[in-house]
Amino acid sequence: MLPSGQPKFRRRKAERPSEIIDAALAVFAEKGFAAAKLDEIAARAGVSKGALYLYFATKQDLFRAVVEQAIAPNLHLIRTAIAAHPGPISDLLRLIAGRLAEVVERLPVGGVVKMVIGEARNFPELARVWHDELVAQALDAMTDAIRAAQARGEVRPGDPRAYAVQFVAPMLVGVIWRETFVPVGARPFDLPALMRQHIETLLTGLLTEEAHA
Amino acid sequence: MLPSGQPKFRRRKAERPSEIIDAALAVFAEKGFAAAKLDEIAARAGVSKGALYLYFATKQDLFRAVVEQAIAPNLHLIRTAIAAHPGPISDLLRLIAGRLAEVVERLPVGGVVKMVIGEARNFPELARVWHDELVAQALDAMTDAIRAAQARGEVRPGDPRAYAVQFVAPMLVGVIWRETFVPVGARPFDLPALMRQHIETLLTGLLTEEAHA
Amino acid sequence: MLPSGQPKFRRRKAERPSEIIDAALAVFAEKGFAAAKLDEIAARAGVSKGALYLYFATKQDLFRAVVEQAIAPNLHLIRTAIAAHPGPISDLLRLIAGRLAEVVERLPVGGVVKMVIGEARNFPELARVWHDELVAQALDAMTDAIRAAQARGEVRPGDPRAYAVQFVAPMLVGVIWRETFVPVGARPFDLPALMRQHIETLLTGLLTEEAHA
Amino acid sequence: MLPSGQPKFRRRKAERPSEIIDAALAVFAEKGFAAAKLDEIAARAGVSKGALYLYFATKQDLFRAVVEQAIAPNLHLIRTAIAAHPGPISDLLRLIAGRLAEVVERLPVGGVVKMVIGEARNFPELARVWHDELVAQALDAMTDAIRAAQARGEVRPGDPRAYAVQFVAPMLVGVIWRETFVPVGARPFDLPALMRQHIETLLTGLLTEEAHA
DNA sequence: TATGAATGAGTGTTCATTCAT
DNA sequence: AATGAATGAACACTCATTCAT
Repeated sequence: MLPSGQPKFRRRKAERPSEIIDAALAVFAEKGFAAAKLDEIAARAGVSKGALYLYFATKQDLFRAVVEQAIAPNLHLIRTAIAAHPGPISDLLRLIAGRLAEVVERLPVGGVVKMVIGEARNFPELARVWHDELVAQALDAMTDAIRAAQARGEVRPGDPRAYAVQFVAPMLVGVIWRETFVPVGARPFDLPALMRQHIETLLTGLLTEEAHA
Repeated sequence: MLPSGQPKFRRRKAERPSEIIDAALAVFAEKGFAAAKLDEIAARAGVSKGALYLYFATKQDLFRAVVEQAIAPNLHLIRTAIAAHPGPISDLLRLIAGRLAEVVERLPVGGVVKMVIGEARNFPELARVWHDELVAQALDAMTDAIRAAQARGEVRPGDPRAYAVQFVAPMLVGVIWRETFVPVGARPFDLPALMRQHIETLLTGLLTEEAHA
Repeated sequence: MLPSGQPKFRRRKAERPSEIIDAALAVFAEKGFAAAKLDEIAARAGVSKGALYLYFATKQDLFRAVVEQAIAPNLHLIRTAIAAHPGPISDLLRLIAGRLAEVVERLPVGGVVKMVIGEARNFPELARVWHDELVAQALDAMTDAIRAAQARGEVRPGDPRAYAVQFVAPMLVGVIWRETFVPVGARPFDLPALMRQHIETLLTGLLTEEAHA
Repeated sequence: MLPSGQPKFRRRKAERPSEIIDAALAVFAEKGFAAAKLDEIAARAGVSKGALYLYFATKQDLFRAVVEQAIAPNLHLIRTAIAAHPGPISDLLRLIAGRLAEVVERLPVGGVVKMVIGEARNFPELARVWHDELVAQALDAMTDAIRAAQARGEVRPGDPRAYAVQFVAPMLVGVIWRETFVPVGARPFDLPALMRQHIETLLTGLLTEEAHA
């Protein structure tokens, strides 16, 4: 309590939107869209409720901004993965698995995943954006890589798109587990370890005899 | 105001609660807890809004009833699966996979899964019930079966709990995909086929040389 | 404070809308649309704020209902006035003037007039409805009657529509005066007397014989 | 951040208040007090919202300034009209009618009238100021002139105050008509012509010689 | 002076819950 | 048991007002 006190206002036009989006992500992820209160988002962002409306016209707009921004960093991940070289498929899968494990430890993926799953019916445009710009692209890229490997004789016959899902599913389930059941006492998974074991299991089953040699 | 009036068929009150729960499941699954309106639930159940309160004290209670009831049929599935152990693990996994695929085609699993994932933070007791009474039991049963198979030399070394997750993950992801992205135009998966391919891939990688013979 | 107390609710579906409209008319007339609070309207109607929404979807809808209902009784007045023509114009004008004076003493015309004038720019549809269904019809009917009287040689040459306005203007101004300045201490007008004098003046002129000479 | 910057022309501060008042008049007249937004007033005045508070302490103060300023030019009109007496009353009335028609074509009288009528209940002091300093004075002056004319035998017996109202009412109604109904498609009145016809009618009467007989 | 980002009390609207019928 | 009109607390959003710059 210095005699001067802190200023009641801070003028920070540039930083505010992302501060608000971060706070909103946290609250939306925790509560879902409808149950999230703007009061709480504002409080967490350290601004007044009215200030939210300087940057986002409605609660829905704010939600859209949150979900759309959450795509950005991941897009990078995909592009690098897509660019991922001609080498043997086993290397590629190990590489991607490692990347995924990292991302998942570092970013609030869980919250975003829950938001998208939970609000897809209420915000179909968002589900569409996520599918078209992120999920489908990632899945297609994986599928292409696997199909190419099949053509090279590295991977056994089978639906390559299904193989791609088999590949990422445990990571996704691990994240959901962490978000859903760990907070109520469930034993957590060591996601990187889970993914390592999964890759090796999958490779053993996925690869042809020659590819193993 | 004729004394007779139309001959109103009143359903027996015994059926009302489950009719309401069914309607509520549909709405909660579609909208999430907070965005679900009692008006809509009542309308779908064919009763007045006030009537809901004859059977459920609050919206939360109704939600609890919905989530808890959704456990019941699945519990049966698990118990039979648990009881199925003696033979080789490959048979067990194929059996369970088939059962899962059936259930998933027949029951509104997707909606329930979304509800549990989406509202876990808002209703921790529900997440706990689901974990303790259903998910953890299923996972433990699977883990035990795999561990036993390892002891018998059928399954390669590795974390059996992780193996269990690897096993079910694609089915779960397939269901989520169906709920989330198919409505906005995504290409659906043939879940039984996905699960069949997954089992075979996994078994090839999971089993020891001897078990393959 | 009888031990039983009054019932908290009253079920009066049929009466409510008009009770609410009456209360709303009072408040809108006094404050204007924007400054009128639904809380106050509800309180004056003896219902809760929420109850308003059982009958009117929005504040604007309620306002529309108020303004539109205010047309109904006046429409009757016009129709009879229109039907009244055959005799000499002087009789017709005296008749209508008497009717107007009555209406203006009995109904909350002033509030309605203020509402329509004050909110015409904010609610053009309402201004249009009022014009098309009430004001223009009345003015046209008067104009026709005067034109017919001119054809019969009863009325001097001149724009009959202007004559019609000259005829009703003092009544309107008198009402506005009553609403606007009397509450702050202005000397009121005796509207019937004003109208009687006006009619006679209009019919015979202001000036004395000598003044004309 | 060059030291020079653009050569900004700053208007002298002395002009600001009246610029703001003009803008405010436009917005208040169009929307009414409550529906008028300071944002819009500031924008029309070409200043920031904050700048309004350098000149007016509150929105109400600004409104007061607007309504009070609107009195000034009219006061002049009255004084000259009052000074105009000696000749025959017919000349006086024709003179004043011409002045009124001019004023009404040139100044935003309509908006002011609407403001005063619409907000009289919300701002009684303003209604009082308008009454005491403008309307009552004008009416009294007219009344006195008419009474004097009666004493001179120029005007028939009757309530001179009522005669005064009869005199100005069509002009007022014409202005209100222009503000209220013309924007939604009503046929406008030619106000000077209306007033000319009105004066002559009032002076000589509506009826023909024969009709009187 | 002047700005405009920031505030927060206030209002329209929603909806879970109650209760007279 | 069943209804649905009515309630009122809660929330999204607005806007007059403030203040750091």
